Amino acid sequence: MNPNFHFEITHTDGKARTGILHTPHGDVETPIFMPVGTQATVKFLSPEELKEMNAGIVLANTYHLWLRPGTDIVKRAGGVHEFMQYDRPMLTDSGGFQVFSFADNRKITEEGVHFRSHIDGSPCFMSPEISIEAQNDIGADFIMSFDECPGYPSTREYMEQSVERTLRWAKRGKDAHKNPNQALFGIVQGGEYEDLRRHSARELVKMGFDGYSIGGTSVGEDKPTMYRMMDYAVAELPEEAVKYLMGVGSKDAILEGVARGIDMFDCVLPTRIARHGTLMTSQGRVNIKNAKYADDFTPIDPECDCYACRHYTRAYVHHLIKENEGFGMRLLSIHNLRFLIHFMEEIRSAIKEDRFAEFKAEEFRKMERANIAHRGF
RNA sequence: GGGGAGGUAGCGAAGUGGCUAAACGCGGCUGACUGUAACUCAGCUCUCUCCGAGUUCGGCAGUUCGAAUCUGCCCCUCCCCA
Repeated sequence: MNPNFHFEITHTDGKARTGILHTPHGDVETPIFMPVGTQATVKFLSPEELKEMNAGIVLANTYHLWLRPGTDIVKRAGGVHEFMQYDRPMLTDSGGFQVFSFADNRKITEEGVHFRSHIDGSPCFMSPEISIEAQNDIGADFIMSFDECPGYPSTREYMEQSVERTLRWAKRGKDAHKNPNQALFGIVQGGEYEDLRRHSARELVKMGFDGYSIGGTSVGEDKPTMYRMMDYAVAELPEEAVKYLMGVGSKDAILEGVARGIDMFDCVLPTRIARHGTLMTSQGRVNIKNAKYADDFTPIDPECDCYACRHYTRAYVHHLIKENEGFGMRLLSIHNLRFLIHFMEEIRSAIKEDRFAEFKAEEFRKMERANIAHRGF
């Protein structure tokens, strides 16, 4: 186990729990939602803005930084924290998800993945060792095993061999990991197959990681299936281990995750839909581009305390987004992230007060009323 | 006054006898987005009693089986020279 990293569970309420992640860049409370900053920046936002919204861990992506500017540059800059001037904890994804999203032009072998750069089409090769070494150079507090994230649905035969390969890759990555200041997570795969999920989790636990991620969710499956995937994985993971549900950022899935003992969530959803003009609000989803907001001089979300809601009207943001102004994307990104971060604060309070089940039920009722229950955000 | 160019759907702009309600772009409207190839993508955008029909391509009158496309006249715009 890593001496520079410690997960402390502070309170439990059923399977839901609050905790503190102690890292070389300070402590953060869990359950936590982590904004995604793929290219060492949360698109349109400054580190100051992230801090003001009470962001904790921020993600960056190994694949992207490896291609540009090159992980050697990040290393020479003094690591990603110094490079992007964010002094709170960070996490890098391994590039495994890109293996999934580049499905059209990649070739998976035992050694690793051959694919073409999305920038210039040049041939690239990523392996567990290369990914871990790159992540060591980037220097985030949390790093991920290089995994394959199969799409949904995948045949059982495919998933069986994929899970085995990802387990072998996890072992190779663990052996390659050299930086004691970085917590390395194993990633549970296995699709919707219970025995494969359980097997994947069990084998990772045997290898012993600093934390465990649940991958292969939100890749096309329906919600009940996603929740079953969580159930299968969590069933084989130690109670005390920190658990991370990768790529999930809708309210319903976060609530279901927390209810199962998940501690960490990340998602591009709030920032992406913000750039595209959609707001998550206490009243449900708002597409600010709609003509009806052109003369709506009320706050973005009357119940929100974010910078955008404190200062600007829907009419103004409507105008900015219609005009494709960066400031509009920034304001909406600030709002959506703060909305989810605040949501996590409420979840933590509910857990600490032993009323998470009621909180969760009420949140689902609210989603029903806002007519977003079918989507979850 | 002389010479030249041109008027196509909200705007710009293709089309120069049938396959054209009319390419494409913009604008407009709506939707999507879950470990970010995503300031992206998709649909709709003449009218209606809208799974079928009706009116269109400056105007009017013609030629033709058939015209936004050809002919005549008229109206309007822009450019150059006086």
